[in-house]
Amino acid sequence: MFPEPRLPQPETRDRILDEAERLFVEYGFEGTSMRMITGAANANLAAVNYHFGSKDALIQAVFRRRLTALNETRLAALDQLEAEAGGGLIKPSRIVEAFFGTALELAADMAHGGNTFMRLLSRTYNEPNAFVRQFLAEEYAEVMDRFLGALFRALPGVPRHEIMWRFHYMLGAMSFAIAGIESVYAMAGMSREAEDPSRLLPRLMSFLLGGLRAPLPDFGASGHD
Amino acid sequence: MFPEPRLPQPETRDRILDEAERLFVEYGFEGTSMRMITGAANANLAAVNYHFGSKDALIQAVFRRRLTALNETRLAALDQLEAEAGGGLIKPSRIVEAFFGTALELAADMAHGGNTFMRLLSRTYNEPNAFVRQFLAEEYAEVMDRFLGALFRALPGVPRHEIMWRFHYMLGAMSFAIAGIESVYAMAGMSREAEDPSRLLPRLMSFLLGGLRAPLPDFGASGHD
DNA sequence: GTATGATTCAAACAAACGTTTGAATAGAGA
DNA sequence: TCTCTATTCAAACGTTTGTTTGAATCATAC
Repeated sequence: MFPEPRLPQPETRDRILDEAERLFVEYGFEGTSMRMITGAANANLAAVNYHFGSKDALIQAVFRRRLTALNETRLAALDQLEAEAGGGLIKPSRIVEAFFGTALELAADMAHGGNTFMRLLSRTYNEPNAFVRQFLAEEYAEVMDRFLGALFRALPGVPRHEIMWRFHYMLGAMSFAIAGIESVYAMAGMSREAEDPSRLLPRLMSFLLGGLRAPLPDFGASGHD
Repeated sequence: MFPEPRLPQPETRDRILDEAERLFVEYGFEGTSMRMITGAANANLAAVNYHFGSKDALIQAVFRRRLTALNETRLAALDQLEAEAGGGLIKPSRIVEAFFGTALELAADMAHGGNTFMRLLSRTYNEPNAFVRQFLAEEYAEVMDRFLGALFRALPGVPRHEIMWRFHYMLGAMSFAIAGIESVYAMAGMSREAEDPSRLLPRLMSFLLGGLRAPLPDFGASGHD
């Protein structure tokens, strides 16, 4: 395929990844052209195809660079929870915290691009592009499997359907929390003051746990599941 | 600008709107070309520019066709709530229901494209395209102002910051609820069985209210706002 | 120095994009 | 029948897209 560099590669590859990440957040995948990326990275237009092969491969590389580590951290946190419980019940709030806490920690990192990446990741859950959707589903498969399974075991009386939906809702709330509040609110009341990132986690977490603990919905008469 | 038709226009214009709406959901704005739209609508390539002026104007028309009515319904529901209360306190759950209930009713309409439109609208909250963002913010300005104001009055002890954030989280949960659950879950456990749309509302609502009523977060020492 | 392989570069590629044009068609009013 | 206006149509417009090419440049190994 590509010859592997014998020395710790020049920084071109990383500059491209950084700028692509930043531009993808601002303009989306299709709204960001190769020329915008290579221009911002002070690289030649052909550099992306040389280092990554194609634009799609670059998108994958942007995600893999940080998503793999994030999901490994999540799995490690869950491993520890289960080890501490030693077969006993785990508090659902701990599981939720293991999943969303790690993500929000990364989102709070303004210095090394963690915040930029999490904004990108949050917007991408609902990405229409079929290629990106499938790639993300594969990257998430194991983590989803493990965390949903843990929640099922931690909430033995609750229908799995309901747990999955509520986890899905929590993902949506987190996605919007990270994307920020300026999107639709043209209100004067909402100042543009920089939010303290350390407040993001406790604020979101209390909402998530409130939703998770809410009484199950009453569907009326019927009752399958 | 454009000469107004003297007769109840031929259906071309509406066919274009329908197909554009459907394709925008599936492929996004930039991923949907004029040729895809006019091809699906059995219209000539120039028809979009003739009837709407430009692709951007078509996007606006797709939203305006249904969003205006939705937001008017929301405002009417809030009007009625406030009239019934007659200056007294309104239960926050009623306000939340007035906002999200109307949206989920439209999302439950599978026959006349309401579901398609709500899926599109949900994905568009986080749209990177600057033009679409600003258009949506303007369309939402009044509704946000009214509903947030109502919530402020209904929750006099709660900091406005927190209310806005929780409303934002609720928007995220609704967005994901409407987008569906198949996005990231490659799990075998989640069957593809058609969900009963009537269950969507009570399921989401109990989650939203649980989150809204959750105890306020504890930020530790400091305490501005 | 000379050879070797990795990287950069300017230039060009075909394909797809949104938009415009001017003629053809249709239908209603006089 | 003739006229006028709304709509449709095929064709082309100029840009921009992602990708490819082949030579130039650079750094290391011998």
